[in-house]
Amino acid sequence: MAKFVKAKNCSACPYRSYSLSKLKEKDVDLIQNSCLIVMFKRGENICKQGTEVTHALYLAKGSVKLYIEGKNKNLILKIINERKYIGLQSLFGGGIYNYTVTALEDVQVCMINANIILDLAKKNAEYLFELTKTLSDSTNFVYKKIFDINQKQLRGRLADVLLYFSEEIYKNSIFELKLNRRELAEFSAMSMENAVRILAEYRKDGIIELDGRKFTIKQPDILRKIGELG
Amino acid sequence: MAKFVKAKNCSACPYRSYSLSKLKEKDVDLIQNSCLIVMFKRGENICKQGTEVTHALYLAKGSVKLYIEGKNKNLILKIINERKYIGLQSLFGGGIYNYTVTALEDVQVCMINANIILDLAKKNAEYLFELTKTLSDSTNFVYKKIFDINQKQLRGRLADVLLYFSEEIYKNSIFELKLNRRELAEFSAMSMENAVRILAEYRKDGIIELDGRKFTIKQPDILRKIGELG
DNA sequence: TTAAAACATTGTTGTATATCAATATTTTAC
DNA sequence: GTAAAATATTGATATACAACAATGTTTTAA
Repeated sequence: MAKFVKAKNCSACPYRSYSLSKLKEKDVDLIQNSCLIVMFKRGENICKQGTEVTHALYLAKGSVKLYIEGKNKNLILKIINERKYIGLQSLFGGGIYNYTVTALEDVQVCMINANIILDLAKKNAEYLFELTKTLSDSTNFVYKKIFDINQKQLRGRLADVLLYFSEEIYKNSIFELKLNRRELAEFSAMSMENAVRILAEYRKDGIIELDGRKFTIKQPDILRKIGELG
Repeated sequence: MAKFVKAKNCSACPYRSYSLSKLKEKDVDLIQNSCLIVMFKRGENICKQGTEVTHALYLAKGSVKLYIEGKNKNLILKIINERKYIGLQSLFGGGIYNYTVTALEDVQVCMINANIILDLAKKNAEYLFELTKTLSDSTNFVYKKIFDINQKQLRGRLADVLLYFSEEIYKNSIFELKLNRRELAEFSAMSMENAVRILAEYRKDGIIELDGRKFTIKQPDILRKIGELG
């Protein structure tokens, strides 16, 4: 298991959640007292599909993938970046994770006893409202994903994913992807071979440049067109 | 547009939401004063993909389909039954519907000004907690759906859908489906022709009996096996 | 009551995509 | 620094599925 330390000063933490601003000092202390900061290395599981939800998981630092494990292939639903809660719908919903979350690099995760967060949420509407907003946004994102999978074909899906990384995640036309080819494929809902093949097509057509995991988006408008056409 | 009447007595309404029990009387009155009960006929849209969220939508009576509209085909994500909110993630999230909701039969929908619900939610944690729970359950359901679409093939998906209707919705091995063949296909993420074909297979194999929209599940265990194998 | 429209069914064909296979390249570990 | 393992790439093959087409059946409407 990964290393961990006790949280010392959540209020002053540079990675603290915005939602903490909605809590009174004593409630932040309540969280802090229960909070363990756990360090995970790339590839380590932060939570596992099929297991019980015992803690609220807050990603303080780093990025992780949230994916559904299947028999032969996985489907990455989203990449979660620092200063975001992981899997609020499992905390408020079922009680069993129906997905696995794995570190894409070395990350710090704050683990807080689930009941402490749930109790605070039941008492503090402003705090819960913040959490519900992010939960809703996340649900909307997944709806969009489902749409893409169902309506678009390979080229359109991959184009969308590349634009997503460039514009939403790295906010740069040049970026060093944290995913390997298999993960990029699992995020685009296709086989790894086809992801590689289509990347090669885009490179030959001068739409992107490639150097391992370093991507350069040369013609975002063409990608956008491909994504729109499906 | 559909007929509507003003709400008269939400507290005593047989179709009232459980979440109302978390509100004070004056807050129920607030909702009631803003609430219009709108009657939709089968096929009428209750909300439309791409439009702005102006009201909270509560399905008092009847059942509706929530689906993503694509260029050529639609994907029904879920069937919502009476006494459930419709699309809370749009209320708390984006502000634009990224799906359309259409009546499957004659339905009654309570429309309440979005800000009234949002303001109540910001002030009343217990109330919001109820809403967040149902929102989370709904998100989990959609996650399961995405998994099915991505991992299973036609026969497995249709088997799952038939079991879902039998066991979750109608709670009976005999049921009269509210969906036509096209809608059944759109809920199972396949073409209408293939849905019909596979139904015929299942009928020939004695797994189900069919008479128009009247379904009889003869061998649920076989369906379960097919669903598990994919 | 009949025409028209919507819905349902079955067979055929084409294609997008996964899978298999072989090889190349990079990373890891001792 | 080399072997081994993981990752990436490219080509060939197989197939699940959508799309097309033709016909039958039920519902709607005048």
